[in-house]
Amino acid sequence: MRPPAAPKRVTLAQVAELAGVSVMTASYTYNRPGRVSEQARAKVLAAADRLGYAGPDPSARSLRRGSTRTLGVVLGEHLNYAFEDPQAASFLAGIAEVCAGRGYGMTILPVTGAADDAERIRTAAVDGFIVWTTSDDDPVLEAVRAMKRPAVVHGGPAVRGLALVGIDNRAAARAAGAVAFAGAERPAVLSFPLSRERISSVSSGTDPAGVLFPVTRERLEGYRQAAGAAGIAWADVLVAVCARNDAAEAEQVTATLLAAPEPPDAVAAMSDQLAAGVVRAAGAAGLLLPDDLAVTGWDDGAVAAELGLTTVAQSLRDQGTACAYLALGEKPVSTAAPWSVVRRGSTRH
Amino acid sequence: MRPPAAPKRVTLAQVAELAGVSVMTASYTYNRPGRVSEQARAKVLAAADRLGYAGPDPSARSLRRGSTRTLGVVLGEHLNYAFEDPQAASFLAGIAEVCAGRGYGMTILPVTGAADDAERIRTAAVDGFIVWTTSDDDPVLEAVRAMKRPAVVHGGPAVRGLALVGIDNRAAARAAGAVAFAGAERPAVLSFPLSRERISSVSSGTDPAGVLFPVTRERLEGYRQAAGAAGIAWADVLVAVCARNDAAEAEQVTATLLAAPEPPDAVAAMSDQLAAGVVRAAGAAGLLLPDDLAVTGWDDGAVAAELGLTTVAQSLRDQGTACAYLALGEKPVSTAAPWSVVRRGSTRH
DNA sequence: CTGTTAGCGCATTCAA
DNA sequence: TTGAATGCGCTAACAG
Repeated sequence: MRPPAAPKRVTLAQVAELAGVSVMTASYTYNRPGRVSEQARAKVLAAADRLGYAGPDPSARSLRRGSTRTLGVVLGEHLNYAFEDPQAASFLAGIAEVCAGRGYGMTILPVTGAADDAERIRTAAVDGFIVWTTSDDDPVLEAVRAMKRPAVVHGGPAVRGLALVGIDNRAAARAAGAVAFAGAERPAVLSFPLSRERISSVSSGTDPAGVLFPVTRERLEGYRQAAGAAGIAWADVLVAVCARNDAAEAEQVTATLLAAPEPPDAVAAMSDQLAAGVVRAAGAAGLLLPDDLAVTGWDDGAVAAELGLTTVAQSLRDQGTACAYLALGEKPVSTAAPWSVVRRGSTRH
Repeated sequence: MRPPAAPKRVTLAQVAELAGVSVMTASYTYNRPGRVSEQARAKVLAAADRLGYAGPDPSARSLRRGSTRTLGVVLGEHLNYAFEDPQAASFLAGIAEVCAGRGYGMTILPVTGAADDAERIRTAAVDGFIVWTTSDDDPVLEAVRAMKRPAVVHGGPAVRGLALVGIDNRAAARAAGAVAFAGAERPAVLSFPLSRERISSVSSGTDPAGVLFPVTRERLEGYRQAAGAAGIAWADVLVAVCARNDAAEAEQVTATLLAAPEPPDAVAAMSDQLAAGVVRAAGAAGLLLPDDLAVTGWDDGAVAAELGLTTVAQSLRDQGTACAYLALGEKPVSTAAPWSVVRRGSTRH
């Protein structure tokens, strides 16, 4: 069963005929109002109104001008996660702002990991692509590149032919880790998933090189460097993986860690959400921050300020706008986004 | 400055020529692979590969077949709010699921309240529209109707010619209010904004009829009926409006209410987020739930379960899928969505 | 200010 | 299984 046909369209030609003008005058009425006399304009609009003409057909228009005036945003994994992640929300809002200002649309291209992902990219009627951070081996990246349109990846991986927008995650993790691990003896990392399978796990001495998500990998590398600089062997650092970026799961995972014989005394978390879970678990265990347990988050969202979290500040919204400019084929202010460590009471001084 | 021209497109005709076949054989290779011989297919794909042909042009295809295979989702107010609202996220995920299954795209149409909103609707290359709940007087509704495509409004307002999906907010508020206000003497309502201006305020005996957002209006009406049934005059019921659907603001507003000489002993909130703020304010004031203060939320999100909130359960995700089916021109399972009151420890028994 | 011409790239006919 | 013709609805480019 095919999709129901669109209702019989009224065409510009019909409007023009009823108005007693040429098709071009009708077209100008919609596209270059200044070039049409007041009377002609009135006649065209009256005719359009009588016929119920809703304006030029977008597809025909796109074909004719060779541009759809729409940007495509590729969101991987489950859309649930994508939309529920407050940082992704800010990012999308940044894109939407630019689109709205330019009169552009914004098409969400959900990627499920199934075989038809590439197909969905190929059939997308968009002028440019923005890819939300994904894994090194995601075939969608090649599909996007094959479209030969302006395209940008947020976060990573870096792909030849595609622009890249994001912060230096390694440097930021190194800096945040330095604060988190200062004076600690048994630091731990609360990490995003290490593989597409999103498996929760706890291990130590985790080799970052095996991680396919570049953002996660670089942050692990940064934390490792920070541990080394603090005189702590990476092999002694626990890495606990949360399948979801979710305070509840982080709380549970942290509670388990804290119940161990030698519980961690510092946790560097890859998001404020995860850090919030750590804070809650610490409270439940009767620990005092930062002396019993130091905690750092990531993103400097509203939660971080509320909880007094030391965290990595970055603006996903600004990164979204930068991506949008690149996807429009314009030069953005910069592709290396700024970041900083915001120190609050959750870490030792 | 015009948008940068798309890169010179390789056309199907060029591919066909290089492959030594007709244009139609090339077209069939992409659209009806079964109708093309293995050799012809191979020749076409080889030629496409050599030329870097990325597949049929989506705009041309849409024009030809009269369908864009894309749904438009109209999101009002600030996109920040839209994306940050977890319920909106579920709703979008529900739509995205259906779109992904059908091979459809999903275009976000941000509506800013400016004059060009209608224009953005008119130029959207979509087969159907889904409008996220808005105010009675939103001009976007008329713009959508004028497109004469399948269209559905979520939540409200009801518009002739557009389908409507949502729960019976009045009945649900009456039921939730009955539980919230049971045994209470000074009930209050924590409400969404009453006007587009999103002004925070506290008043009593607020006339629901003046509220332009149908969802908010109907909930107020339901709460009023519940108050009446509990023997409490509506004029004695405080209605506190939060500008944002945000626990932090709700906490602050509630703290103010609780500091009054005759503080409320029951609060019916229009979302779990707002209710969470109430719970926090109550905790800070040293009040015990439900005896000192009864609280109800709305949506039965993760927060509600965590906090033991009595709340109105509904599935925004299912409502999203229902909207998607309607916008595709298919009949959904139902347009009147189910709801129920989930009783937990935050209300009196 | 208005009109004529031409064709964007493709897929639905219909014929071979 | 393949191909030729046709036009989807519109607007750039150029006359008048």
